[in-house]
Amino acid sequence: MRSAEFDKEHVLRQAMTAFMQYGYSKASMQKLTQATGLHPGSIYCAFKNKQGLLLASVEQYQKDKNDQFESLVAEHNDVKSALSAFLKNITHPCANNEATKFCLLTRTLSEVDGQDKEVSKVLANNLNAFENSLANVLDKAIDNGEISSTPDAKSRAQFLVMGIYGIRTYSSTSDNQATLSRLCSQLLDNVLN
Amino acid sequence: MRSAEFDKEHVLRQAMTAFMQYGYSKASMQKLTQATGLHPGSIYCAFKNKQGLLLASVEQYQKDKNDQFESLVAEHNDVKSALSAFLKNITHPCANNEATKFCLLTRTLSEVDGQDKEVSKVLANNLNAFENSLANVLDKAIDNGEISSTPDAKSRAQFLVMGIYGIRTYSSTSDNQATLSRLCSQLLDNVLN
DNA sequence: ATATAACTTGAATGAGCATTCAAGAATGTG
DNA sequence: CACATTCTTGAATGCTCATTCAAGTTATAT
Repeated sequence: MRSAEFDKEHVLRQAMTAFMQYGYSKASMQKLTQATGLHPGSIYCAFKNKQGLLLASVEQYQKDKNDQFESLVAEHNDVKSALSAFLKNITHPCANNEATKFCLLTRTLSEVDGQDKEVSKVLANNLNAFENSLANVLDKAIDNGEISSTPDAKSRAQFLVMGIYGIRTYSSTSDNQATLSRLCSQLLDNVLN
Repeated sequence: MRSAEFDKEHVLRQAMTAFMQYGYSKASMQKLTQATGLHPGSIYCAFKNKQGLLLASVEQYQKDKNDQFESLVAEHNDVKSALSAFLKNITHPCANNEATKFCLLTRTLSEVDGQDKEVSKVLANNLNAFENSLANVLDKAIDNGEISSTPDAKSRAQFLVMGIYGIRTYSSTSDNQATLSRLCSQLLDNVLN
């Protein structure tokens, strides 16, 4: 036996950045080989094809984002400040027009929706799973008495997710920092009241 | 002189549907020739290239959407019911998974953002122009006394637009009619309070 | 040390793409 | 009716793309 020479997590993080930056179809295999440092053959051996590399990248992305979110929640005492920090983490790259300003899940979903049912399904599942994480945190806040039990955590989470999607799209039309901040706090007020 | 044989508006509406359905890059010239009934040469003669056809389609799209919105406002006595009907018009194709569920402007922007600056600019300008139309309507509601003057019309319009973007993306992850309706009314409540 | 299995390499392949253009058809004018 | 102008046609062009694969390279076990 001989083990692969590359660090899978590292490769997937490079690949996900390329997918976020260029979009799925515009992230050509040439760009992906440059980004990952892997040759085409190695990518096809390890991930079967370009779609396989995407799916593996999505899995890593979801894991990374979940870890980030968990530690953000752990760092803050109340849900309001945790979510506020979370929203700031999202808008900061948007306002500064960084390569990571795009969400890998929504950007790819917007691209393949209505065409690649399999990938669409995976992406929607991942997004729904994150909505559930948000709902869990909101549920704890309800138990704590930090927020009221109506609307319920699920409805609140849905509205929050909708707002996040909206803010991300909005930032593509205007990267005005102040506007994005105001949208965030108005959103958060609405979710937590 | 000999005039062109095709109806430009009709052709543009067919083209915009193809762009909405497949996305800009996946709407191949082959698909566009089928959709429009025009031969490649005619498209290149009339619109210079594929990007030209997109830009012309975007112009037509904006015009059509504006006309629809104006008549919707004219049909309703108060802003609340006008905007409610407007949101219903948006979510209906989403919940029924129709080809027109996508917004040509946001879908294309998500695709070309960070790559084609020229097209991005045009799309962002069109989206901002529509936000202004919404702000104008809200301003009239403030003058009428239907809603309060704080927050101002512009802030309200921004939040509304953010919500529309969000609902559209949300519908790609779940086409549950009830959820989309609830998101719409919660959004509208927040915009008009 | 040698064999063998596994990984790496990157040029080659063929499909699909946007775009062009020269030949043909139709229109309006004198 | 004939000419000039403009529009239409669709095959041809050259490019980029995802994918393959046979040759080369390395690690491990005996």
